[in-house]
Amino acid sequence: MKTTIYDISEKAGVSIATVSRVLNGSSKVKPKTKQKVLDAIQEFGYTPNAFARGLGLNSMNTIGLMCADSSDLYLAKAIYYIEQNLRQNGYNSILCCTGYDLERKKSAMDLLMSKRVDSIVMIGSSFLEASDADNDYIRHAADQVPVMLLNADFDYPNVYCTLCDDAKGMANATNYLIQTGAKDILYLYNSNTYSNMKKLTGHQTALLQAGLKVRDTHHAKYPGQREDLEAIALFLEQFVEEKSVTFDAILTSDDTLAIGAFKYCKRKGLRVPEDISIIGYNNSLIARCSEPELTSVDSRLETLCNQLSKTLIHVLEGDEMPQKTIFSGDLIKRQSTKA
Amino acid sequence: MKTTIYDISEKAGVSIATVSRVLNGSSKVKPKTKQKVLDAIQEFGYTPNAFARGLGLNSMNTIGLMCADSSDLYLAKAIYYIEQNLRQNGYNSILCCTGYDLERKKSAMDLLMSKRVDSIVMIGSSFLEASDADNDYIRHAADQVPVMLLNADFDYPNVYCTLCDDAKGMANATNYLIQTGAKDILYLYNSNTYSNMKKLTGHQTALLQAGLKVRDTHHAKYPGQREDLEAIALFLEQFVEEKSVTFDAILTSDDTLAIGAFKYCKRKGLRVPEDISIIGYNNSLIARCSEPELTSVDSRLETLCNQLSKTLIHVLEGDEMPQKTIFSGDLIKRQSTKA
DNA sequence: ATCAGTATTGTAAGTGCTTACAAATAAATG
DNA sequence: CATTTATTTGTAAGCACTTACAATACTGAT
Repeated sequence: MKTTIYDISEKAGVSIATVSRVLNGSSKVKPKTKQKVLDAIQEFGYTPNAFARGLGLNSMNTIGLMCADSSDLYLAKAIYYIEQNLRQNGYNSILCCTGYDLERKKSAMDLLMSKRVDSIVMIGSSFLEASDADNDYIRHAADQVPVMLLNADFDYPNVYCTLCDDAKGMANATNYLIQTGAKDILYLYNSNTYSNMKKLTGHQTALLQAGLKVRDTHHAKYPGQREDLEAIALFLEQFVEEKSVTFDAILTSDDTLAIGAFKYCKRKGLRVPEDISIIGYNNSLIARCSEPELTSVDSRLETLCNQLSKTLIHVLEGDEMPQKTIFSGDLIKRQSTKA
Repeated sequence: MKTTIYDISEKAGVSIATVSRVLNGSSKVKPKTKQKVLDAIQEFGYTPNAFARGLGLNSMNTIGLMCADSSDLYLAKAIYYIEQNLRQNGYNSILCCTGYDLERKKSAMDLLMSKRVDSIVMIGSSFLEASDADNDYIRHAADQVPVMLLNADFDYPNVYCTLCDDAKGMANATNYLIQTGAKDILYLYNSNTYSNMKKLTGHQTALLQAGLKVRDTHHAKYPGQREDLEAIALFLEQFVEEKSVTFDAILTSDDTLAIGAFKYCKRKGLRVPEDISIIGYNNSLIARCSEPELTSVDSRLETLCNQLSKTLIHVLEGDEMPQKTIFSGDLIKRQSTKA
């Protein structure tokens, strides 16, 4: 049997209340008795039981983190930043990976709520379902604890959103392509998450504002795995052939897609950026791995995560905070676009 | 106040024991009463309190995951695979990021032990300290629950290691370079983790077996951030100049370092692979992003993680399992090396 | 030494759940 | 229909802590 507070109290010759007091460090304990208790704890290698603790305190300063896929470059970074911020403020994190399936999201939420987390942080826009009724699980959570959304926009009391204005980010990228001489931009994206929809809108708005047409033939939705670069290139090849589109630039909703586009160009003997300009999104590590390096929209993830964490800490401390904080993305110009 | 099992029992007109029974689904409850209880649960939106549950059951089927940096490409993948495996077997995971500092590792361990996890999984070789006494915290944990190490080798009862034979992997890479004509290999690594030491040993052994010399001038230890590709290139430039080394191949302990080496070559006008062959390690996504694509040692992470998870599940079920499982890495040949 | 006042400790009642055991109810048997 | 047996339910004692409140031990001043 594991050692408990009773073993310690017996060994130290004090009551369990006193042991609990030195454990919590709250109320005053005479230095001498404190030392006796600490010695006993040391000797037994005692670790307090968080279950019992949580029961008594009804909170353990822990935050539930939900994310679809912790191995996604972008999400992994976000987890890292947020976890770090929270820990530095005395909160522990529990991470649940949910995949992209509603049932798994719900069950992860249940799990976290059962662990009586002080808040839920939902990392990534994939948590918002197209059918609004399906978002009830978020509302249900928000009825009990503050819910923080990263890169998603959701109106409900006690839900706080921190996001990058992806529409504007993508509009900037589009404008930059147009400025540097592009006439026909092929837009490549891969899923209908909330932020991908925003990006698409931003792109189209920019096209219209520049007096260009929005053409279905120039929107390619890649259905496969994002990390399968060859498959992306292959998909593009088929798409281009099938629709017989011509274009002088490729704009993508994600850096990996852009790298896939590189592979396509290479295969077709197209030079980047002389023949085709390419812009990615997220400015992740891989944007600096390609040759030429990839121009990309930086969605300022670290800033977003820091802000989200700060907001959360304040909310937990009872401060009034804005429910929506929006940053705008930076276009990082590299060599995959013309000067 | 949150709703409890008492509220449900009252609403459904049964005792709390019955509510607990339908919650656990274990013993038989008459369908009719079961339905009444479920209705009450539904109506109140009740979520059982995991603290109380854990106290009663003294376990909640959760596994503690420790990793230094969840945003590291390689570690993030490992977390993903392991979490998935465990969840599919009915275990939840709690992730703690520890950084590379001993005190943080210890406190993460304490946290997990206080949460009474059923096992600790330590992801990555950075958990083994050079001074053996510093590994006592691992022994202490192993005295209470099984401890699983990924990519590290540690002898102690109740500690199970699943690893890739990095020495052999690096030896293969070295041999391949030699076979394809390399005479002077520059070895670039960045930290003294356990597996990095193994890799270095493997490289040196292979050199000696091929009748080549092991030269200090050809071991470069990059001290900076691994993701700062420019800094890697700069470091190499200075290193080469300072030691005035000549070489026709670069072998690195990690893909990002290899990409840094690409940048260096580009800057110096050296062609890959005509002038310089480059081999990375881990075969991560970025190995396929560079141009030419990077030859890399695949440490078979997914296999390792699956095996680790399987071993863990069996151990938890009381089966006898081998304490050490070793795989060997595959060299994935791409275009950064000569044919 | 006595007493008020304060610092320190102990007692005992929660906290929300599980489960052994007892009690009650239902089903089966002669 | 009375018994026996099986099924379903309830009672109450944990589980390992926290903390309000009561009790005790000190402190210095009289």
